[in-house]
Amino acid sequence: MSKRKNAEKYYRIIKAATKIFAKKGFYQAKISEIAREADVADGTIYIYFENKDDILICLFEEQMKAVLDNMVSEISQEDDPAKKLERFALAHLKLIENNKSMAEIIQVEVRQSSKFMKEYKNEKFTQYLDLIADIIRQGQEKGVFKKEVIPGVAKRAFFGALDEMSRFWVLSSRKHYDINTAARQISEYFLKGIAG
Amino acid sequence: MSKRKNAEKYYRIIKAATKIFAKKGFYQAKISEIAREADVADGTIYIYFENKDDILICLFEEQMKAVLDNMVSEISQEDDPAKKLERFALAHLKLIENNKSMAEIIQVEVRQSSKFMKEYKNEKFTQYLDLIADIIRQGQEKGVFKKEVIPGVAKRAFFGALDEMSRFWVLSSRKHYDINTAARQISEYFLKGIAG
DNA sequence: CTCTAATGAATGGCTATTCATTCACGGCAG
DNA sequence: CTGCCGTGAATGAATAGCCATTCATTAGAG
Repeated sequence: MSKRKNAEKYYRIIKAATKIFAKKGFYQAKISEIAREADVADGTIYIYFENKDDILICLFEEQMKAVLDNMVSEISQEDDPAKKLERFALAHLKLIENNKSMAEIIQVEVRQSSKFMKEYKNEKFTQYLDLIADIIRQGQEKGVFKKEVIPGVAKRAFFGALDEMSRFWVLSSRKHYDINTAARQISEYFLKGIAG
Repeated sequence: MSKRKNAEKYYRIIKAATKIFAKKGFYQAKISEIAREADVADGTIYIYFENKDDILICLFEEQMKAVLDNMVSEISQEDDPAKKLERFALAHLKLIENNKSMAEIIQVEVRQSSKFMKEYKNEKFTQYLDLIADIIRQGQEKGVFKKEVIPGVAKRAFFGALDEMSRFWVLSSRKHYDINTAARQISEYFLKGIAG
């Protein structure tokens, strides 16, 4: 409802919050700072959001919607499950690279216990992980992936590998490995293994 | 210095803080709660620790020291690099299982931006990751792992896979997969790949 | 007695949130 | 055309509650 007021301002606040949360962390970020960054009054924020937590939740939902759509369209461009995984890896890392602030928030803040990931059931994130599980199941049906692989475990292993790589990028200022190299390495390990 | 006062009390506070931080999260946890849990007065905590942040740092350092030692001894019991990795995976997941509270703090709190992982250079964690890199290098020297694998990327991929699996366990109450199965699956993917 | 550890009530600083007030705009009557 | 309202958005100073940290005081060991 309140969101209807002025969409431009709503997004301006989201954008400002993304920046401040990423820089200071959720609890260190002051509403007044976000307000200043968004160039609105402190009170204005409460016209668009219920409270500080709500800003974080909206911000996350808003971004995940875009991320999810983007990834769906990315992987639909490949037919081969192995290729799909490789593309997932590359797209994921690129996304992180192009949205450092957002990535930092997801990496660090949204994993904050109580409010997020625990009482707040994170459906969008689950859906994102399930894109991987689906690819794996397809591969198994086509007979190109081992049947003993458990999609529920493998999806986490694959995502975790990518995620740890991005944490490294996000938290350390300089980037040590080329994004294409990293994506190829990771999907290669996952598909063929490091032994041989 | 202050730690010399009464080691038993020091550890009692660490233990209490571990429990409270895990339950409420760092910022939500009150000193008075930790004090109550440790059965000391609020002020007593400031005899043993500089401030709230210091509790978290000490707690982390203290635990990582133990974790690191334990893992070193675990992997030294195998000779084959592939077996070492498998043992790493199992030991890591077991550790998480046996120290849910600690795991939760590492998972969620220690990744908090500013104070931790950024200005506080986390040496112990780096060393932990480097155990994996060393195993991989050994394997490459022995000719059992592919030479094109980049240890710096692979260590993160492997750790990330395990870590995501534990996040799942830590954050969801019920555990879906057996720990041995998960450890075997993950090291299997990493060594042989899912394709085939 | 002395000296140190322990206590916990009081302090002080901080900031999320509120709300009385201002402002801007568009419709409407005269 | 003009001036007057009514409405709801925006403002930001003031509030209110929280909680880390301090420190004057007490307790206890030797």
